[in-house]
Amino acid sequence: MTSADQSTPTHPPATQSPAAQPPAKRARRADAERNRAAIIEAAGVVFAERGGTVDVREIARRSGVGMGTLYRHFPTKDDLLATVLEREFTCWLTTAHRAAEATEDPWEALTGFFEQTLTHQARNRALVESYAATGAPSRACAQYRDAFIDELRTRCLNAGLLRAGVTTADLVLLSSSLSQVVQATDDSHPGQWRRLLRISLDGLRARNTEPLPEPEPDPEPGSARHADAPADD
Amino acid sequence: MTSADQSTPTHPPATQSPAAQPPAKRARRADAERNRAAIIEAAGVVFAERGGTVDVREIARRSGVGMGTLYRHFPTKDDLLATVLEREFTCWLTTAHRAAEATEDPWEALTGFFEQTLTHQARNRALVESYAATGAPSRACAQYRDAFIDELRTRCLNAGLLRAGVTTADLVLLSSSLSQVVQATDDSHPGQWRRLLRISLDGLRARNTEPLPEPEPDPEPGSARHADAPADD
Amino acid sequence: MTSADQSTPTHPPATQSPAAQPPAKRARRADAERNRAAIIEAAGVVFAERGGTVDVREIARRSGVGMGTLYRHFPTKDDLLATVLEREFTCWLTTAHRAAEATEDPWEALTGFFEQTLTHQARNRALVESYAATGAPSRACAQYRDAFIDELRTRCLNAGLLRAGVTTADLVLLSSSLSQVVQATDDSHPGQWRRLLRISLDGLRARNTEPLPEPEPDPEPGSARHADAPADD
Amino acid sequence: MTSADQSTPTHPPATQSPAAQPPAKRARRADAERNRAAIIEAAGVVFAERGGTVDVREIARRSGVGMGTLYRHFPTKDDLLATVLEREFTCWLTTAHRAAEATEDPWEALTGFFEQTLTHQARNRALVESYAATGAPSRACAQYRDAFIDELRTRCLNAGLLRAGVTTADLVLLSSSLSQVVQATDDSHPGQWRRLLRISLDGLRARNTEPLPEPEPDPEPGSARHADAPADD
DNA sequence: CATGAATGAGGGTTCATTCAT
DNA sequence: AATGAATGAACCCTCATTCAT
Repeated sequence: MTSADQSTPTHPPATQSPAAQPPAKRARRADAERNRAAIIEAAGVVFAERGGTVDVREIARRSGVGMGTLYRHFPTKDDLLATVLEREFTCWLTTAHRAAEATEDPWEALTGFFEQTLTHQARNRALVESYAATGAPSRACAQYRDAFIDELRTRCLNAGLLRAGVTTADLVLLSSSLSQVVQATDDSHPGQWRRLLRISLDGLRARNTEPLPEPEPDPEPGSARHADAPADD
Repeated sequence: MTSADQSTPTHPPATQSPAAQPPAKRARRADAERNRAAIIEAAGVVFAERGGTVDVREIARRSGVGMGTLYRHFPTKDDLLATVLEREFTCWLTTAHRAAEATEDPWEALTGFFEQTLTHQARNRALVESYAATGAPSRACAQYRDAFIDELRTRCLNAGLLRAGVTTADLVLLSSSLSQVVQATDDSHPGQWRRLLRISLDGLRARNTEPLPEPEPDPEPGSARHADAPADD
Repeated sequence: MTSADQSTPTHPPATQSPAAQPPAKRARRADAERNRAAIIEAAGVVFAERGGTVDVREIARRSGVGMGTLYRHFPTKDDLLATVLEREFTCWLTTAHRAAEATEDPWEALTGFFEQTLTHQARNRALVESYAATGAPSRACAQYRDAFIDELRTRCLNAGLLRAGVTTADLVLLSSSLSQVVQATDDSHPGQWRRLLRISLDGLRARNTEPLPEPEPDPEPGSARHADAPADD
Repeated sequence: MTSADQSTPTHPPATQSPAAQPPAKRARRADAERNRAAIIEAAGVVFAERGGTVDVREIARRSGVGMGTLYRHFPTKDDLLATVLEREFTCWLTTAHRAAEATEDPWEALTGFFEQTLTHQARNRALVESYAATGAPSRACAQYRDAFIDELRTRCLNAGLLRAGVTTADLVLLSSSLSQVVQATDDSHPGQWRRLLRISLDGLRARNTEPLPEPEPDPEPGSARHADAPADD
């Protein structure tokens, strides 16, 4: 990363305004908000279980609301999916971020991040689909994640623990790739992914001094589908 | 078991009588076989390009056969997909196997396997989907692959190049994981997966002496979805 | 099953004689064509009765075909509607054209055209909707109609029967306008439109010598929604 | 008149007492009346712009009231539409009536009526739709209009300017017919309808002495959808 | 009474699979 | 055996109307 802008990770948008609620205007709002929450909750479960292709009716049914209500809150199935994913993504990142900041040892923070990610996101089909398709549910999410991972990377690098030349993009890719492995195998071979994680992390250690292959220049810089590394060294 | 006919698809028909058809039965057979081949060929291309969700019509169109013919040969879209994948999987494994046997250096054989896999197979959307979903198109394929990879593993191990405790399943998982990375990123960031491959391979080197986490016992031994490690030490 | 090769080949191959089997290719085609005709027929009735907004399912039901069949023949409801309208429009125009050519007296040809149009097209809701919306079901239809009407116009003009300055567009507009009147009133007041027709036609007679108001120039020449007059006088 | 409360409570309460509402009933009433007016106003605009098929939400939005309020005042979308149309119809007729009474020349009064109608009302999509569909928004409206038009007709007739045998119904139909023409063409060919109007009016002049076709007797006297001519000779 | 969230019956369209020719 | 037309259950989404607050 260029030394100029040591961007602190963008904080996730405040999900709800926890301020006091004037009853007059909020009376209905509370009910609607409950419905909205129910939809997101149900959609989260259903999308996680069955992926992004589930019937919208299934979500409506599980939410306990009608189709119209669902479409009032989310004008499109994709909007709902995006909202759910962004939420879960952000929630997870926030947690991970806090955990990392609470961890003294840089390497432990890095491994802890992977551990938590893979433990937490493993079963979410839609989330992993989103990883595979676009790298993250949204550009903002990707940026938040990249900033956070870059933080972890820098800490490890400064502590002389991380292999030289490892980019943020490498770490992002690694986490997304392992997520898919967890998704695919944790039912039949629970925990086996931990071995792969260990192997990869050991490959990331500073004792590996061989230079990594230079990435070729991107063919279409505008259509980047995965998080770009912040152009470091 | 999904595979109905265990008969190897590598059967070369070699019908040398194109001129006269006294044996009408043979003629039909040859025609049918040609259709079947055309379907598999077209399906291979289409599935690779667009994944397992393409419209069956597209396959029929590109095969030059009607829907009925397609469904005569493959009672289900999934059957066709399985057949195609099995074929491509087998073909790829055979090539990789030969290449590995022709390579002296065990480590080079291992890395060559990964290189070849990721270069040639990872662009096949349906194949990667299958890899992610079930580990292999069929049990037989999985066994073939496991045996081959175990061979590579053993060679490296005997040569003292491979990290102690690395199982065949670990390597299988790694290849599947990297395949997905290639699939997801090679368009936008061509070649970047090579960095991840290098990192992982370095984590597999014998100089990494930390023990890998023991895999937990499988929860449901009957529903194994990914290749089991051949119970190595 | 591949073991089905016991089946007796009922036909000799004979795929090289294209002359002998006209029905081979047409056999299915005839059936499909019958279905297509049934769909057009049913759609014609339903669109005429209830306008262009009817449920596609209703058309499928009345055609005696499934939804898929309908959509195989017409990729869109609008395509079906357009086809039906174009057909009816053309059919009507052809008939009117012939009738006009068979009529000696130019004025009688003109009035006959209006009579026939209004008698024939009166009840067709979709057709009249199309008049109101775009002037004609398609550009080609409009051109055909304009050419035909221009013929009538010229004949009357040359015979000194038509008011000076009357354009083709005037006549087109008149017919479309009267169509809507018929549509709206013929149920409750059958035949009353004939009085209006007579009045309008009398206003078209050559004895009316007052000049007609000049049309303002079109605001957007590209977005003409109604047939342009062929730039006469 | 079907309109229930013709007596508009012109009470200007101007509720300036936000703290206490002693005249709760009056205040409510005034508020409700204001809402009702806002709805009618907004609906008028929206229906005119987009026709009778607009989403009710759009009307509620532009009225600044909620759906519930809208449906409290008008139990059905059609009720609202009818109310709006009746209002606009009446308003237009009143204006036209006054203008006609202020015009000395009978023929000028007649043509002025058409001019005004087509210039001002024909842009109202819902109004023209209603004109085409049922002749008028309500029986009462139709009667008012018929009476007015009959007045015009009689004046012209008495002055020897109007063609013999022209009925009120003929004139009504003519105005409806031309309204649709304006609606359909004035965007693309502004003013062209004036030519058609002139033609029709010339056909109405007394110099046309040919008798008009006798109207057939109504088939269903109970279901008359268009204004009957007031049994004029 | 006002509000606007909730409802759910359709509406247009797709596609894996079957069936008549 | 081959063909491709036919099938119809789903799918995503809209909107007139109702109802809890």
